[in-house]
Amino acid sequence: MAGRPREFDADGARDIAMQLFWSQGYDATSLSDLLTAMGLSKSSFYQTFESKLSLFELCLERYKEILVGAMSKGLANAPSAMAFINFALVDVANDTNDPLGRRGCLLMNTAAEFAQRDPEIARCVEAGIQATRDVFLEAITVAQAAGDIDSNARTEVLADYLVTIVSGLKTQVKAGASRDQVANIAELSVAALQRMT
Amino acid sequence: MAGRPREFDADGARDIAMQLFWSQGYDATSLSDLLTAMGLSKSSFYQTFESKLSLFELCLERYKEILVGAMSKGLANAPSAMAFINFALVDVANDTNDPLGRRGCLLMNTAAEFAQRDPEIARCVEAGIQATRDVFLEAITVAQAAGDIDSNARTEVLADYLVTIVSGLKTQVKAGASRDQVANIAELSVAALQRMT
DNA sequence: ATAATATAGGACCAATCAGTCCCAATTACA
DNA sequence: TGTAATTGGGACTGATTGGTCCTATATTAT
Repeated sequence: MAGRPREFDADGARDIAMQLFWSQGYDATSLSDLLTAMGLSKSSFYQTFESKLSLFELCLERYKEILVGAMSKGLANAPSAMAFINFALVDVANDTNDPLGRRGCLLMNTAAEFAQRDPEIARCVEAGIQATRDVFLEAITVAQAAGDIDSNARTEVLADYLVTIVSGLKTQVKAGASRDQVANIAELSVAALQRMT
Repeated sequence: MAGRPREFDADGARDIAMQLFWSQGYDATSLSDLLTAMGLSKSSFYQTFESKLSLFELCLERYKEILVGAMSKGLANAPSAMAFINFALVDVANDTNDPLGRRGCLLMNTAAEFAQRDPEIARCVEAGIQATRDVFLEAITVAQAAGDIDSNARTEVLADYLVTIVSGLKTQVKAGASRDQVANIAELSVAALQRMT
């Protein structure tokens, strides 16, 4: 029935593309860049991924999957929900170490570069952010139950607040903020969270 | 001595370019877009602005000037420093109304799109963010003196916190957050500020 | 053997990009 | 009347863009 099987790992190739898009953005990543990095001929590329744009959508989905997966796992393994929240924010300071960290978040980058032009992409970005928000939402719920955060505070708004902080911190990193600066802001934001009513 | 005088307003043309760059980003704004919007021939454009990139730098400087000017004026005219801070954050919710508001902040957009590639641009963006931070710094100092914010809190970190919040809020707006969402986060962030030590 | 698919590579496409150069006409000052 | 500068417009450049098509070869299952 079937012919010659695919010789390369499509998921692996997609992940390489994701890294490129993440580092350079969609427009700034040329087809030629992609082919070189993925190690594919034009034939294989178009046969498997259809177009640059549809590959990008795959990458966005994959990024979301990885990000939300890591967050969920982090929450599950953390000593407490509050510890997870604290880590999620303070850990952004580590992004200042290497250029790879300075890339920011693919979802936010895409929102900035792209979301206005393409409704399909916008929808995907929105869903991704929503998904990360949901992890924070659960963390806050647990932290409230544990007494680390005031139970009277509106859980949804707190979750949005955390997304805002993380996104703001990532932007600061991109804009050149120092490690200490980012760490201080993160710690202050967490401390504030514990005083909210 | 001199020849034929320039017929167009160079500053006005630059401001039009700034709006375009702001809406579309640097790469996505073609020379053709610029010429049409600015109403210039290629001759006049290159004679006056040298290149697309140097025009962009002019636009960044101008944007910074307008932004910092508006903030300083807002602080000076506000009933209190705390009122200014509150307005600066809550007002971001108004950006959700029209597509023009959804453009975010040119400095942050540039940091996301560009800062990694061009050190000259990166320097300019950094200086711009620093300048807005300085306005917040002064506002916080005054608010601390007025007793609206705890005097024991580290003023610099609080200023960085405000920059982070605003930048995060703007990103949320770009990513599709609703007016109420943004307003709620802003109010919560301000409330947090008043509880910090 | 045959059908079906994948492979690499290259030719080719129309469009776009930023930028340069030249032109003839225009408008100022000396 | 120089001369100096700006004007719009078009020709043109070399490079790059994403994408299609074709060829020849290779690999699988039936």
